Amino acid sequence: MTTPRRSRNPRGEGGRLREQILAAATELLDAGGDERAVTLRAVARRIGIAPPSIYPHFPDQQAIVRAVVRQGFADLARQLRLTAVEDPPRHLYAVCRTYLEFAQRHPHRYRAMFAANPLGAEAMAVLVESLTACVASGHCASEAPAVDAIALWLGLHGLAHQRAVANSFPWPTDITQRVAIPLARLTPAWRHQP
Amino acid sequence: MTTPRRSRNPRGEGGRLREQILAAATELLDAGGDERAVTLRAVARRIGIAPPSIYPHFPDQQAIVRAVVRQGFADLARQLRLTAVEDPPRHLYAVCRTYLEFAQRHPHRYRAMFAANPLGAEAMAVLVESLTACVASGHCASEAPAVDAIALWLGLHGLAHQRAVANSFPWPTDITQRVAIPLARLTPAWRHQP
DNA sequence: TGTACATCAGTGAACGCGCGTTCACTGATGTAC
DNA sequence: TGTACATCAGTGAACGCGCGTTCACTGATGTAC
Repeated sequence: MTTPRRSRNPRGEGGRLREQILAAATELLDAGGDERAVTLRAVARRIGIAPPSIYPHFPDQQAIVRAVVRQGFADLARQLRLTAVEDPPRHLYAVCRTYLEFAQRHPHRYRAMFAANPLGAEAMAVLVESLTACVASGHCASEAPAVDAIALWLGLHGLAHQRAVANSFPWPTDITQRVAIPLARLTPAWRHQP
Repeated sequence: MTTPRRSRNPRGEGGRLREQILAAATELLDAGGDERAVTLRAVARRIGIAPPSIYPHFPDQQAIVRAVVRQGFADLARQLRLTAVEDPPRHLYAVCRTYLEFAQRHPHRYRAMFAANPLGAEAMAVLVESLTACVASGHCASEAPAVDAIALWLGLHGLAHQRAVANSFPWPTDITQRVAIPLARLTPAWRHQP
């Protein structure tokens, strides 16, 4: 119950508080594990402001969670885009691993993101493009990459979601391959590459 | 605000109330869509009893949700077991459809079930056995059915969960096949069966 | 150069709400003697 | 056959809690004249 010390933002930069609110909400979600943990009052407490101070920045509590989720989707898409691997099937596999790593690094955020939304269009586009490149290079048997990308994503999502939710499950060590390779319809030849 | 009419259970059959509580909680979950909707007071209201009347039957609110979830897993396993198809690959595919139908019929219950638990052992056993039969009949290329059953389940779960959560997604019409067939490693021959 | 004023970035107290949980109780029904 | 008693299946009022939201406000900082 120590009095929180926080100097107010300088004039014209009140918008900074918005970022602090978003950051605090993200931390609460990541730590508390539950969307219920992200209450207006908890966010205010964590920053050291009075609860009503949030209203100039967000209309209500749900808007905060929505903003956290939106930022999560943007982060995920950016990370998938960052994958810098030349060889098409390796690129695809690296994208899959990045996706799963994102979910494992932020399990609660991942759960909150997909609690009401499907994968965003930008992230899906990365999968479709990568799969299409695999088809072009002869490593993938897909006749409809846009559709198979959805199937692949569903497999990744099933794994990511269950890991985020029940980490005590005895996952096979090669579960990523078992899910990603068949769904991506990668040809066996790829397995024997270096 | 009409006074609820409910005659008390006859002597020795107070246990009936437990079933009513479970049923009411299930209805609230299915209707309200949210685990938060299953409050002690909401359950009591729906049955027409006083809130404290729940305590002889459940130690707290979470115990009610846990019981609903446990019953959900039992129902799912029973339905998967009921699949009566001879031909192994058709049996496997029918099991997958039954799984997805369960999730579509009770989306909120499905979400609550898998919000903290992986698939139960009984249901998983149905998948493993069916996959093993496919291997034996030469329709499946799996070298480790117990592991591939997990991969198959993850694909089904990814689809079931996303459908339960965001039903506006433009699912390809053949998404079930796109997910189930590659993950089950069914050989293409099956596709040309009648 | 001084000063009145507007604006900005918040504060503090209070509200009503539904919740889980407690406590002492009630009134019908069966049972022992 | 009657009656005192135990048991069962609940009830009703109350508690403290944290929550979202409202309202009128404060005090520093910039700006117009």
